[in-house]
Amino acid sequence: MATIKDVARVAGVSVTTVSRALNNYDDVNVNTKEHIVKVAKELNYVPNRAARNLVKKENTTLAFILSGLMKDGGRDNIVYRLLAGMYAFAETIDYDVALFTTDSAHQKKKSYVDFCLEHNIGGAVITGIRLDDPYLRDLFKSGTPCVLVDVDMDSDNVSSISINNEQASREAVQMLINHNHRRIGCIVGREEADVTIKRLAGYGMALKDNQIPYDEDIVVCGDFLEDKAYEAASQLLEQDSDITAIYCFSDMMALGAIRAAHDKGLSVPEDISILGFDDIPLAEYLNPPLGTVQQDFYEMGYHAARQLLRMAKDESRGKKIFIEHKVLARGTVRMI
Amino acid sequence: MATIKDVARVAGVSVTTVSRALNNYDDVNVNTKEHIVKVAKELNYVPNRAARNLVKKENTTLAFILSGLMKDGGRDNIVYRLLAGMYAFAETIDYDVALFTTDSAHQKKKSYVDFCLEHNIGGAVITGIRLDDPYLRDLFKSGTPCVLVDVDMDSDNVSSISINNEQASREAVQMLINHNHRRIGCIVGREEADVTIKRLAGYGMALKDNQIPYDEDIVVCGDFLEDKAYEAASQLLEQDSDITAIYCFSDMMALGAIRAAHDKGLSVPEDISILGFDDIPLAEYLNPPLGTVQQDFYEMGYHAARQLLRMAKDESRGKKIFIEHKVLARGTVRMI
DNA sequence: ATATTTATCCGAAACGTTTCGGATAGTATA
DNA sequence: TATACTATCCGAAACGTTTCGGATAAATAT
Repeated sequence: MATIKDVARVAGVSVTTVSRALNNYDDVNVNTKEHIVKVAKELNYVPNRAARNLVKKENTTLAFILSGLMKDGGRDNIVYRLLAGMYAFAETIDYDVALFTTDSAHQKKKSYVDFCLEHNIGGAVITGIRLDDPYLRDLFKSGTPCVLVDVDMDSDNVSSISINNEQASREAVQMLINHNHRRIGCIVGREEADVTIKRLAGYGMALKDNQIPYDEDIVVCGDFLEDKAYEAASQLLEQDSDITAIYCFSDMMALGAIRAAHDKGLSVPEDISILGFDDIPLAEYLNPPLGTVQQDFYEMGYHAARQLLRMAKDESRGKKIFIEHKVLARGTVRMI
Repeated sequence: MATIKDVARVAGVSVTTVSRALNNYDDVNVNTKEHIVKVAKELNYVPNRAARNLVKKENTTLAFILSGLMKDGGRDNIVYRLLAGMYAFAETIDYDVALFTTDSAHQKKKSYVDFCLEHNIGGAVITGIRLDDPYLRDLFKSGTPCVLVDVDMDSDNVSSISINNEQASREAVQMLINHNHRRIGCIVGREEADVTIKRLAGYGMALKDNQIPYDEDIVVCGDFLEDKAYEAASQLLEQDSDITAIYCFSDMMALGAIRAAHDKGLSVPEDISILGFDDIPLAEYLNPPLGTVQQDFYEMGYHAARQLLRMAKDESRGKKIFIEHKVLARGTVRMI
């Protein structure tokens, strides 16, 4: 493993000059530079990142902090797409991305704050962490640039990224109303989740836009879980036969709702329309394909990483970033 | 950001003693140790990983090298599960895992060999890389412990991990035969892929086991791509009306085959049985649920990482590791 | 009493970079 | 000719750890 010293020795120059040549400083003669580059190539020299990161203050690693990789078995693909997008950006600037999950089975000694300090992290994309998590404030205070996914918040060194959930939800429900649905059941996500609040607000606004009264009896909680949504939908279909559509705050919950409908002998969309949220890969393969609100998580990850870099370079302070969404009726939403 | 020097100063001992205390060496008095630990906690001290990795030879980072994160949009979830498993193991020993993809759109200057050198990688799990990739030999030669996913190979410092593809394929086809299928179309993956060769061998063996002649006319290539498989299946259904089942070497291809059947006005499994491979999350949500060969990619990732560590510690040399599989008929395979 | 072990600590070097503050020699300016 | 500038190079310190090879003093063995 060739080091910079080896290159210097073989090239007959100082370590300093090698470093400056390889980092494109302009105070090294073009001929010596060429020579150094040639020698470096011959020796298969690649600079050691640990050493580099040690001496430079700004580190070239971004953290992706999340609650757990295997939550839901990753079936919804959301975390994956966030990661892919984040990595795609990091790659363009030769940064690394380091994963950190908080929900390890074996009680973890380290918090993600320690993780960031230990790795001298340049910035962190955070998802699936509760806003009241005690460590979160510590992380914010540490000055590490942060981007929160799907949680509304902006202070000086923390940004947030998401679609405009309120608006998207409003459009989604309006779409159902345009299909002549009037009594629309709603299965919401975890109560405290920011997106739940936003989407519920959008649901309410769309109803109001169309002079449809809000009925809390047909708004139930599914906790973003398929099985919980199955229960919720079963209850909904049981108690209220006027419901013609069920709007779920996630596709995974929509899957539960569809199963509930089938188990009640109802067919989708003939007897009941179902609308999901997220557009997970599964959605379009379902038969009929699942109507949903499409979110581009890859894009979110990409822009989250980009924002991190900007904040690290002081080119931007914390801000809210919105990504485009799209309402798709597909096959599970029917005109009545 | 407190360093070890700060701790030493505050605790009134030398840097050496702090280091040895915190790393549980036994030549430091229990009282001083307690004191040091207390001071370290007070100062929120966490050791800097770059510095540590710099001085220790064995590095605490494992690489996950793959062709691309967004190939197929990651719909099949395979890469994700491998990563999750790998991370799960790495986490238990406080290792990091670093991603590296080879298919970046913008021509990448760095090879994964350089990546490993640069990061002083302790070992690499490799998937989706062609065995004839020129860099691969360089990586092997570099002495970095490697585990190849789904590629049969073992030399001294490279292991491989997979299910027993030949055996699994044989069982899968036997299952179809047990369902009284005799003329079984086969859509294989990329020709050079090791798993294609293995699964095709298994297909042949099962036929032979049951005195069914092998007919190359009903074995076509789908390149592991849904659309390519759609074409292949269409052709198969067109040219040979005796086929009662189509066996695909991946679930994504099975999706294409199902679509082809539907477009031909055939229903699954009444008119044609379809069997996939992998058990992607989608499979069980399909209607009817897709018969397939289940592979536990999470487990693969986990054991791959574990093997990496063993090789790094010289507790094991390169070897072949097999993971359990399971043949699932589910709804798309019908008894005739 | 002397010699040897043991428990506990520390100084300094090393890991592989980057970078600050010059140093040198040649060139242009006054 | 003396001065200032420019281009090119380099020595040494610094980043935050770990670890080798002692050093000291107390305890034990001879």
